Amino acid sequence: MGMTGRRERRKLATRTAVREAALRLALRHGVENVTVEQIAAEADIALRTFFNYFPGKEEALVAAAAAGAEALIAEFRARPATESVLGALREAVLAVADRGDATGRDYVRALQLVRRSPSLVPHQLAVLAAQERALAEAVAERVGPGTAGGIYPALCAATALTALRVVMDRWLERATDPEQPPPVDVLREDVDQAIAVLAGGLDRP
Amino acid sequence: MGMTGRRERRKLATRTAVREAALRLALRHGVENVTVEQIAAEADIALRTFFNYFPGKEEALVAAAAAGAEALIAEFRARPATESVLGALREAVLAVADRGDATGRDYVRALQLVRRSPSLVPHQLAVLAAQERALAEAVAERVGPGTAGGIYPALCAATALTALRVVMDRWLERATDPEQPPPVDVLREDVDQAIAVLAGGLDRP
DNA sequence: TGCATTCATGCACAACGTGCACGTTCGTGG
DNA sequence: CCACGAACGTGCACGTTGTGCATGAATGCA
Repeated sequence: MGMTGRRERRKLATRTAVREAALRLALRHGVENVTVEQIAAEADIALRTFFNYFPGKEEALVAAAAAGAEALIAEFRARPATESVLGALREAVLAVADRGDATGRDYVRALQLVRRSPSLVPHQLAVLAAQERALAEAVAERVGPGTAGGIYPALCAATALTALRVVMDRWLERATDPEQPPPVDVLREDVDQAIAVLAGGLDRP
Repeated sequence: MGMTGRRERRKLATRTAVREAALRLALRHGVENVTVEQIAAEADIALRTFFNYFPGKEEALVAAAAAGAEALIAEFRARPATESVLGALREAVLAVADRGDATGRDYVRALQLVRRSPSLVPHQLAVLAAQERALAEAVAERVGPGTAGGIYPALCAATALTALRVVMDRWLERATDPEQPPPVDVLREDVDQAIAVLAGGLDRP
């Protein structure tokens, strides 16, 4: 399956090269002013080859966000079973946002790019929707098989990721310098506040 | 502003004609096998004119869903202030789904179409994101100005619409006949269950 | 080394989307 | 009533997007 041949490594390298090239060009010139041909040239591949890796420009741009979301779910799965669902989610979020990893940095950069270009919002949300199923599965495993056919896993995964999106959006909105994101402490505060609302009951008289 | 001249009426009529033509053709031949040219022909307008009404094929298709979402928010605003936030939302959902209106029927039809064609998901979610802001504003008005800058209105609107999406998805999944949606009673049951989870607290040990 | 698979690329083509110009229709004030 | 300006529908040209097909090269395997 995940064999580490030369081919697999080259493919993965090309894929990340395309992703980074797209992100770099979009941040410099704006999403609308970048063509697929430019991205292909920056990544040093043929125009036709680009479409072997991504269905379109937007997908390449939100690929970084997708990688971040996958990392988030992996962290969530790794949390001990003693933590509650929302508690584990809290730690997973902060762990991904905190690490100075290249994945984490490009994750935040991609989210900033999406914020500034509304045409990317749909694709960003599509990525989130795709991750909902994976998170729902992880939640079902965590709370036990009793809730397999129930609505809770899907509902919890969907609402939690949505809440996370709202929180991240507010977090990036606070940025004074559009280049640098606000400190992680602010994010922790908002995450805790949102989780408190969800855990305490969403309804209001 | 909303003057009812002949021009305005003709524009609106053409717009709905295009929307219905697109929905009809997509339901019959599949989304991927329908071109903008065919839609324009079905609606009896020039190809160029189509783009004066919609930016693309997908937007025309999800326009029905957008109309349904707007109707939902209008119903929510019309609910008496004595009801709680989630309670008012429950009544609004059932009111829209229940009425045999052409708007309601095309709403459900459009959602079914989106379910079967993943390429529409991003555009459907874009519509949802646009309605989030409107619903957040309505929620802020309902719970009072005290929570204006807080996270609650945005969080509540986003999670509520997401939960509604999950519920509607499960509802349409239950359809034995892919043409006819399940009865509204089943929807009511799922809506109540989802609202109970959100109101009682989302966390689980 | 020989063979099959996979990949990158070029080419052709359909479809998408937009700017521009032109004629027509509608609303409005004289 | 009618003349004028604004909005609209349409055709045309052009750049961009995305895909199917053929081909040669690189790769992994026996």
